[in-house]
Order: sequence, then structure tokens, then C-alpha cells
Amino acid sequence: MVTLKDIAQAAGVSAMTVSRVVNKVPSRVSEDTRRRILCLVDEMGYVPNSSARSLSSNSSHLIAIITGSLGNPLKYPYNALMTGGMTHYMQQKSYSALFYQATDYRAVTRQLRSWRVDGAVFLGLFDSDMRKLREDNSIPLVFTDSYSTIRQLNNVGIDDYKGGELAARHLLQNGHREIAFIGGNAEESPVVRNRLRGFRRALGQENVLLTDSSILSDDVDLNAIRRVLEKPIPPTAFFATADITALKLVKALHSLGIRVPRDCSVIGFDNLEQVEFSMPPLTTIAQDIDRKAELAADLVIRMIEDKTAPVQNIVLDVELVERESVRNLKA
Amino acid sequence: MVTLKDIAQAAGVSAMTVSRVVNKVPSRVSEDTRRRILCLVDEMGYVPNSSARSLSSNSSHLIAIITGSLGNPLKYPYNALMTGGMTHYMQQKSYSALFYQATDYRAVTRQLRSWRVDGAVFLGLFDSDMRKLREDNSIPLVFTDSYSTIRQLNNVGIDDYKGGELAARHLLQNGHREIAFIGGNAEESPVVRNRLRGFRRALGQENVLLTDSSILSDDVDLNAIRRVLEKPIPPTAFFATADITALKLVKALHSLGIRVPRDCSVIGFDNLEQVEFSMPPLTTIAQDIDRKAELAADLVIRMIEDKTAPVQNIVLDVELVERESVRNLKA
DNA sequence: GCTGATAGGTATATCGGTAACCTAACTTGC
DNA sequence: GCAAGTTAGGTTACCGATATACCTATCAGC
Repeated sequence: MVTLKDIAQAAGVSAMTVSRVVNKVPSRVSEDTRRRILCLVDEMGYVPNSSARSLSSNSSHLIAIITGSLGNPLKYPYNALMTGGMTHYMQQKSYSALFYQATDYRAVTRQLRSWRVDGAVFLGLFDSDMRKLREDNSIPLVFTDSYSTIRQLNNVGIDDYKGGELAARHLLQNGHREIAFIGGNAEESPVVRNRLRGFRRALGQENVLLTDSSILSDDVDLNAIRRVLEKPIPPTAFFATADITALKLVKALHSLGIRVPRDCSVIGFDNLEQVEFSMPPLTTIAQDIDRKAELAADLVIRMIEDKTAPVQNIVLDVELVERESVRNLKA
Repeated sequence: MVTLKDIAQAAGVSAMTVSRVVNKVPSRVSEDTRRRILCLVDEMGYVPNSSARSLSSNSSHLIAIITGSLGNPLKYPYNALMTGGMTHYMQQKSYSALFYQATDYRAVTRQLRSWRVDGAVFLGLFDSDMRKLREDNSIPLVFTDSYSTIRQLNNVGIDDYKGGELAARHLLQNGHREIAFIGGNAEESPVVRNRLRGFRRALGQENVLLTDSSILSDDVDLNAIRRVLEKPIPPTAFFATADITALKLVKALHSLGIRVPRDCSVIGFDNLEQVEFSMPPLTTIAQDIDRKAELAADLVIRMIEDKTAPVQNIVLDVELVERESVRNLKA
């Protein structure tokens, strides 16, 4: 492998001069030698050794993307879109992305340190560990969808509360007053909790109540669904906290002989590309995942490059996308 | 940050001794000092610096995963599943995955060298460049879904030809004799080419012909679809070379007032999880993406750790998964 | 008592860069 | 004409590990 020294020798200068040229250090090298060196670099196929660079300059140009550790995290379209989007953006800014899966903060800390990563973005929740992560690591950390009470935490999220409200209002406007909720565990996930809160609030404004017996888990259990539908006054609509869940629900309802939206309406959350191609196309609360990914990547990089950059809590807007899975009962 | 030297000092031994303990070099350190050192390592939170390690040992324990460079590569479920699956497996084997997007082989070579990556897996095609990639890089390279004529190339793929045959036979068995094909460009993609060949072959065995006018591009153009359906004898079924395409097609047909499978049948390829939740659930040719990912990851790692390991061309089987998108015309 | 093997270490060079400091020649202002 | 500043470099000491060679007890065997 060609090293700095090889280029230096070939050009008849010191290694430092070559280093300066390669790193575009302004005005320390004459235009003449600069061109000569660049020519040799290209000719001999020199590529800087990032490890060596990282070791001596104390900056790796590496950013970790950290997800929870259960199975294949990119199985979920949301994670895949975020990860791919961030990687793409980082590469444009000449950073490389390193993927890690981890559950506990000690493992994360070990991983971050081993490559002396410049910064990290977290997908998913390390709620109880956030404080420790901040304490143990002096590098910029960016969380996503976190509702931590710890101040001074970089975060990129969306307005989940409003998302819940929008879903509720849309259902109400279409004449639904008996409504069920299906989603992740609100106690465990602050994201779900906020969507649920907003949802309840907007329902409450029209005196519609969401009872606990109308709240289903996102594992989409056929029996549970049947039980809800057999209530004295069965729900005419479901709000699912994720499109994936909504799609599974539509399928489950169908297998019970219930048509969406004719017999029952469904509204989802996320606006994944695939819900446009489902049958029926899903009405859903849209978040801009591409933009979220870019903002998260941009935020870590800004924090890395400018140590005085202020901590940010970015909250993106959400909006209703109307398709064909909600029936208008008033019509 | 805690370094080897710090531990050495605290333990009253040389750095080399600590290095041996950390790297589990067999029997050069007494059990006594070993334990003492391990204790200190844990206590002081020592994490080896991978850059330094890579520099001096000439092995980075890093594997590159390389995809094409158009936009967000993880937008496609197939890429996401492969990438996630490989990363997961690599981490278990204590390798880290580095993601890169690239189109030309020079960029790839630069990226591989800059971190002195130990090996690389390619998702997607660098067909014309494979030879150069092999020549320029002395590290193990694993390709996926490649049909290169270059011998001595590690590859993990599936039996695309058989997949095409299975699809054709299933349609024939269900009484379809007027059939259309929708998929990527067969000239550009050897994968599509082989699926198409197998498909044609099996159709031919029953004297069914697939004319060029019944072959559509995977951009799912509504006008093109309409044109095919307005032929004197319109097709009763479509074979799509990817589930994603199949789903878009179903939606397009629906928008033309054509019901699947009542008015027209569709068969896909891949068996993505989401096609089970589409309406109708999609009949498709299944490939085991999780296993493919694991085999690809396992292959690079084997090649890295055993320089004498033989080159392999792994071909995984495919199978038909019957759901509800193909109508039996004989019934 | 001497040789040789083995266990349990140490010392030093090196991997490929960069930071920080040094220097010589030339320019510029006064 | 000279101090001060600029330009275009070179020198040297690391960064944090590992490879390699070398050292020193201890003990068995003859």
C-alpha cells in the first residue's frame, strides 16, 4: 500500500508537505509543488489511512448509528429509512457511518470508544440510560423521538401529540364516535404515549371516551380484535400508532369478514410508501422520515464540527394524508 | 481515555503484558497477573483503540457493505433486509459493518482502502467493474446475485431461473395461457434476465409464447398497462420480477377498475413480509433473504479468517408461496 | 555443576499519519 | 538599511496499539 512517505520520496519533499496538500491546508505549499504532489497522489493511487489519521488527529470522521438489539433492526421500514437516509447524508459530508445494535448503555459506550467515534445517533429508546450515556461520553449524541426530561439533550422528533389529535379529529369529522386504539405499550414508549394522549384529548373535546377495553396491543391478536368487535357498541374505527400495525389490522379484520372501510375504518401513522399500494390505500398521519434523517445527521455533524453549537430539540410537523381507509358515516 | 499504558502502570507490569491479557494470547501470563489485569481493565473502563490496533496489526475487523449510489439504498426492503441481516451477523462475530454507496469501482477501491477494510460484500451490480475490483483489491470480496463469467468469484445468489419456471408453471396450472411480464431491464440486470429466461422456457414447454409487446418495464406506467390490456387477446395474468413491482401493479390495475385476482392474476417475487398484508395477499416466489444475508456475511468472514478457504458460489433455492392473487381459471 | 527448556515477563521498533515548533529566504514598511 | 512579517517548507515527538527480539528465573536431567 502506498503511504505518505512514498509520495514524499517520489516528489522529493517531506511527508508533512504531502500531508498538507492532501488535507488542503491553506497556503503553506506553493502552487507548483502542490500540483506535482496531487499528480503523484493520483498516479500512484494513494489513499490516506483513516486509522492512522484517527490515531494522530484524534478525530475519526466516523459516526455511530445505534439501534436496539432485537433481531434485524432494518426489518422495520422506519428504521431502514432513517438509517439509509442518515448514511447517505453523512457520506456526502465525508463521514462514514458505523452501525451498532445494543441494549444497555455500557455496551454502547464500549462500542463508541473502540473506534473513537466522533458522534452518535440513537434510533429507538435508551430512556433510563440517557443520562449515563451523556455522562460517560464526551462526544455529541443525538437522540431521536426522545421525550427525556433531561435538559441539554439533542433530539430530533415529531409532534406526536398533534398526530394523535389529527387522527381523532379526522375520525370525528367523519362521524365516528365509537373508536378503538391499537399500538405499542404507552407505558414503555413515550412516542406511543404522546400519540395516545393527543388522540384522547381531541376525542374528549367532543365528549367521546376511549376506554381501556378499546385499547389493543400492536401484536394484532385476532382474539383480542374479535373481543372488541363483540362489545355491545362495537367501534366503527381504529387508530393504529404505526402503518405496519394498521396493515396487519386491515388483514386481520378482513380475515374476520370485515371490510375496510365499508364495515370498519382504519387510520395509521407514518405514511410509509407501501401504504399507498395497500388495499385500501391507507389514510394516515404523515411524518417526513427523509427530512428527519437528514436533520439528525446534520445535527450530529454540526455538533461535531462546532463544539460551541447549541443543543437542539427539533420537532417536525405532521399532517393528515387522506386516502381510502376511513369511511364517512355522515354521507 | 484509558490506554494500555494506564492499565500497565496500575498493575505494575509492561504494556505488552496487558495487551496479551486483553487479546487472550494463550499461556504467556500467569493466572495471577491475568486476573489482576482483567480486574483493572473492568474497573478503569479500558476499551482498546481499534484504530491503533488496526494500524499495528494490519487487520481492522471492519467489513464494508457496498450498494449502488442512487438515493437512499435502504428504501428497498430487499436491501434493508440484507444489510441489516449481515450487520447483525457480523456484530455477533465481532466485526463491524461500514456502509458505502458507490457507482464506479475506483470510488469503491478508495473507500475500502481508507479504512483498510478486511473484506467487502456487494449488494447490486458492478458487473463491468468486478474484474478490476478483484485486481485492485487483495482483500476478500463477496458478490451477491452476480452472474459474472469471471471464475474465482465469491457469490451468494438464488436460483433465479427456477424462480421464473415456478411462476410460469403455477400460472399454467391455473389455466392461464395469455400472460404478461413486468420487471426490470433484462439487458441490464442478469437477475431479471434469468428470471425471464426460466419463465419463457416453462411457458414454451406448453407452447405458450411471451411476446415482446407483453413485456412491461417496472416503472409501472399506467398507459403501458392499459395498452397491454387492450390487445385483442388481453393477458389474464402478470408475472412481476419483484414484489414491490407486483404491489404497484395491483394498485394500478385497481385504478383501472380491474380486480385482482377476479379479473386478472398477479404473481410476484421475493416474498417480502408486507405482501402477506396486502390485498389480496400476494402469491409469490419466495427467497430466504435472512439466510442469504447470513451466508454472505459468513462467507466473507470465513475468507478473511482462513486465507486458504476455497472460493464459493452459493445458490439458494426458491419456492412458490401460494396466496390469493392468482385465480384458477379451470375451476 | 552444567545444559537446555520453559514460564513469565520486558524493551524497542513500527504501523501511517498529524500537531507543534523551527528555519531560511524573501518581502514590506518606515 | 533594518525590524517585522510572510511564504514555503522541514523536524521531531507523539497517537495507542502489536510484533519481534530479548532477558531472567526456575527446574529437570544427566
